[in-house]
Amino acid sequence: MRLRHIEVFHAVYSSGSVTRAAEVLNVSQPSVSKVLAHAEQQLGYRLFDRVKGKLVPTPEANQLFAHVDEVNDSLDRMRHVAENLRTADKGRVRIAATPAFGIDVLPAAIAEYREQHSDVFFSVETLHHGEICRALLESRIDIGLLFDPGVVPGISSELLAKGKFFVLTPADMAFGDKTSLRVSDLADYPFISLDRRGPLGRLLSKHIQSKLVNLNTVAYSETYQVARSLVAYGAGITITDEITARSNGHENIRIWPLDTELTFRISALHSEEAPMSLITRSFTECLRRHVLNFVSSSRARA
Amino acid sequence: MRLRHIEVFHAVYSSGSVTRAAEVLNVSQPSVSKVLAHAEQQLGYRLFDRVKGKLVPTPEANQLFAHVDEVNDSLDRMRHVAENLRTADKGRVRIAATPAFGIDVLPAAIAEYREQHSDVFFSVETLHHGEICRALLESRIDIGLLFDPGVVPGISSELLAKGKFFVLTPADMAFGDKTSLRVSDLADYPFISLDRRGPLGRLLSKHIQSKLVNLNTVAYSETYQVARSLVAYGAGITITDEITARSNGHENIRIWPLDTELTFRISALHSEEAPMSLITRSFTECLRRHVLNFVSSSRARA
DNA sequence: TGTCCTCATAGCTTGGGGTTATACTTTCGT
DNA sequence: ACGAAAGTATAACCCCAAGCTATGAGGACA
Repeated sequence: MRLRHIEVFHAVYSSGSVTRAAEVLNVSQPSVSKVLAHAEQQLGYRLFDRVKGKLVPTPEANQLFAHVDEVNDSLDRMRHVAENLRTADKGRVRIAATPAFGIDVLPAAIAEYREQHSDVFFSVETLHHGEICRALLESRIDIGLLFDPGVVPGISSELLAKGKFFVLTPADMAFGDKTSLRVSDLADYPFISLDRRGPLGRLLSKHIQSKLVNLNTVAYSETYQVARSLVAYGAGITITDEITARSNGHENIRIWPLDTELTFRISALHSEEAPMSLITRSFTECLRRHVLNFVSSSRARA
Repeated sequence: MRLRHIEVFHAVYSSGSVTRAAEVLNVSQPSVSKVLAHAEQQLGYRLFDRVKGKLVPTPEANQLFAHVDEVNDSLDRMRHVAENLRTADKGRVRIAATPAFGIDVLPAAIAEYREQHSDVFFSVETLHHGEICRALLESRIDIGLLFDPGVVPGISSELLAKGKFFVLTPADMAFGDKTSLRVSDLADYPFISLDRRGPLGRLLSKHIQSKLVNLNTVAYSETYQVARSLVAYGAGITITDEITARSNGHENIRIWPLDTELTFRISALHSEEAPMSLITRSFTECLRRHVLNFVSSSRARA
């Protein structure tokens, strides 16, 4: 089975017809017809029964497809990697971070770094956890910046800082004369919960469960900034990390320290396959300073 | 990157030279040289530096190779499946079982089945747990027969019978006037332990640990029949399943019921992808009868 | 310096996979 | 009932990727 056979079989099986497969593959219908026939001849069995002029997959085709699909997937990944290696450039740092870092930390770090290294270009995107790991494994980015990454094979993580959690409420809200809050203080208010798919969401929901507090959750958000904005618009209160809590925009938010030992980690991720360039290395250090600065200054204020 | 590029790059990278790659691929050296050059030209970067007439992989090649290797693996698997589908035959049942079943259960079942269906052919092999699952996923076999399979995606398991464990000792051994034994009775004797890689080994070692008994293990065996033979030759005593315990050969073995509620399961595995043929279906039922017969008759004797 | 090893180049052949044109079959609408 | 539409297969042609042999070119080493 040649590569072309695999591609054609995949397209025909997926689209259900030779004609549509030809459109998908951007070739003529007879070409697909011929390649498919050739594949069947080489395999020694039919992949489709020609019934009433249409194609119906044989049981063999059904079984084979699962494996052909896998091959296609791994081919796709490989081609991505090959392409990303082509456009690699030693004077460029490609970064992906969760949205929380995109507002202040990352811009500040890049701006400072470029003061000293004006010849270095940056590309930045905000992705969620899983996508950052995929992008690293495909060499699409050089650095990933996120909260509490799990261990992922092929990716090395470097702890930049630890941070604490804060409660966000509308600015005019008060809890008696308290200046810091516990989870149990929040029970009566509409609560915006971080989605359990994210690392902080998982951390927090476990913590809240362990405190046996039942919060009145009115919304889930995977993006911490969205949760913060919801607070600003009066939709409720939430708990987030320091970075999100202190970020610019929306003045009418009040930040309360959360009285708990629970901390999260901020880590820089790199691909273990790709040799780290000097620039990537030094920018990671710059990033560490800025993250620490952001976190420790908020601690000072807290 | 065409398939040929992938194959050639993989061969050159693995073998370290164009010449050896050509030998591996069974083509001429210039052909490999040209295809490799073409691949590099299409990719837009060198995969190997030509230094002193030899090839040295570039960092790009090092990164790419991991992914190319994956593609090769999935291709291999797919080709195996394609080949196994080609030689599939509705009049044949292909079975893999752990060695324990190969002595009596499987031969008895096949013999009986063939009395009624003399046109059905069988192919049998004995493999260990992981290999049976792989063979099923590649459609190399129709039925897997083994002890306590874990849950494997893509494979359905059908419980045929439950069985108990037995102690095997040399025939002339006695434990006072006891007729059944506990784990703690075995503490003083040289013990042949089932390897923890196998399902029964795991089950037993957990059980023994939970009883806080420290056995004097003198050997590990992954194959239960080997453990049984070791007992026959006087190397020690062991605990095995009923099937192995009752199998033919080595008369000078005594079988003792083990006084415990611990049971194992005997299951038939099928691929979820492959539609089960009528013959496969009916032979599985035949297998169930024989397994049950073997287990219940041994219970009756016990 | 000659021999051996390795990779690259040149020139030739083959066949897989592309094209267009066309025929065949089934379904569907008037 | 018949023509149009939709789908697949066949025929005749073209091109280039990838195979081959023969040979050149650069290092390593006795």
